[in-house]
Amino acid sequence: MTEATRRDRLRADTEREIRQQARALLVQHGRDAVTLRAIAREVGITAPALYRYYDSREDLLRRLADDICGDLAVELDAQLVELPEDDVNAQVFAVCRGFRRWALAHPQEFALVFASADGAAGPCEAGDAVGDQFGQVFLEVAGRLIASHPVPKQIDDDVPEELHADLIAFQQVLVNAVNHHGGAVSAETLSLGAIHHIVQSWVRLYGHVALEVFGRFPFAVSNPESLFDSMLKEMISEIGLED
Amino acid sequence: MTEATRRDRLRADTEREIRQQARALLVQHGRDAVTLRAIAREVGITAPALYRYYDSREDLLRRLADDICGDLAVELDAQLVELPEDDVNAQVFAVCRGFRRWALAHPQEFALVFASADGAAGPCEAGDAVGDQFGQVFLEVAGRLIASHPVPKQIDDDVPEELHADLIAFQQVLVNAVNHHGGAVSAETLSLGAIHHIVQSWVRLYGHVALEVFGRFPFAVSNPESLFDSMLKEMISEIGLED
DNA sequence: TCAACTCGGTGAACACTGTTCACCGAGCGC
DNA sequence: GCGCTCGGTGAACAGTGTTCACCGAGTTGA
Repeated sequence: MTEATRRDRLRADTEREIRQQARALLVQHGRDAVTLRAIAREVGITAPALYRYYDSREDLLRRLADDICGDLAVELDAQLVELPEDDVNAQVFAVCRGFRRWALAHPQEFALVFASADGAAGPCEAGDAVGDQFGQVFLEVAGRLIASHPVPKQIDDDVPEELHADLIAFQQVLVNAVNHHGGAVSAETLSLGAIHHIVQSWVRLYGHVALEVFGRFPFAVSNPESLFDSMLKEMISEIGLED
Repeated sequence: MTEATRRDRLRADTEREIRQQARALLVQHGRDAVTLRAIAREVGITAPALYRYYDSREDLLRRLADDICGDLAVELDAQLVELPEDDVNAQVFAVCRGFRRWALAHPQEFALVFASADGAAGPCEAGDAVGDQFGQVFLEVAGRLIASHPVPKQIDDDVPEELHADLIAFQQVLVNAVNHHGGAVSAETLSLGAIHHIVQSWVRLYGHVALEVFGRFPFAVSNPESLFDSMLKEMISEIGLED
């Protein structure tokens, strides 16, 4: 089965350990501490050897960010499968709360993935700019939410013309995300107004989490969880989900 | 008048030029390019001399961030004074649009000030965590908005009990900010529900701007300005400002 | 006025960084 | 078994933040 040669296995092992140690350094001492020599020291090799695996430190950090996205997706997915399939409300809460909890527990990783200006997988790669795997989980829940809870057509009127093209593109992304995970939604069930609401929800979710992680609220928030939950409640009720 | 000794003036000049050159390096080549030797080279001195002005590179960057906040505040203020005093709606638009425009034009500075995980002036310094001066402008407009447009008491009910203490504290900050700039508001006119809305607005404003600067929208936004404006419109109408 | 002192600036040094290079030797395909 | 691939090495280079002893101009007090 493992048709890989011995050398291939060793290489895979080493690569895994490199990322693992790099991750540990990031978590414990921040981005600047993720230094080639430090990684090499932990792995038990020398710094130049790392260039057999990555083009540069920047390349290593980029792939590390992908790993982090993947793990976040796995974590959120794990919380998701324990919930009743049809309780979309609970699913939304779980993903949003899980995202916040993860960000607060891993601020360095959050900063690397969601607040790096280098535009690694930036706006150029249109599809799912935030790193494949995490995007999938998030999009899937969002898509399922709307599919299972068709919103009144009326709110489509609020969506300005100039956004229609973009939102239709995003609509397709959502449909693909849901279908990819076994669901079955057609584009028609996802009204433009609803999609607009999803985007707005991402703005608010991200905004709150980033502000909390970076400590940039305009006053001392002694109870951020309440603030977050009240925002979530408002978000969800705006979409018209509370039944 | 200038009671300062000759040496003091020279020192002030040098310090100004240090920050100026550091700023130029940040803008043109990013945070990592703001290196002590590079700054020193531009200024015409040697790197160790910088330690006569700053404790460390980190200290320099922190004060640079303060400068940036100040300049942003000045810029927003300049746009503000050209507007009719009583047109709060236009003022809100101006500040929000100005903030976005500034962030897009100065992504490196935005990242340094609003997305650094080091928590420089972080949650510890309660009052105005985001750097004195910019906070002032933002808070002032926000406070004036609410003061001039008292919102119905009813929405207070939506604010969960656990947040009351925090919001009351923020209420005081807002009142101070407005009064500091010549306005006159009492705490009573600023209902808790309204304050909650202000916080939510900051979450959305920051969320959109950061997502756009960092390219972390879940799809390619070809017309981000429209998206931003539609969010602004929704935000403002929620507060009940559109007359 | 002159000595004493403060303080901005210097060059050398230290330990570190990312990165490149020639080289070596084990694993591999033929 | 020959030759090649490829992971790993140590040395080297330019550059980093930071510390240190030192110097000399500016300031201050007697």
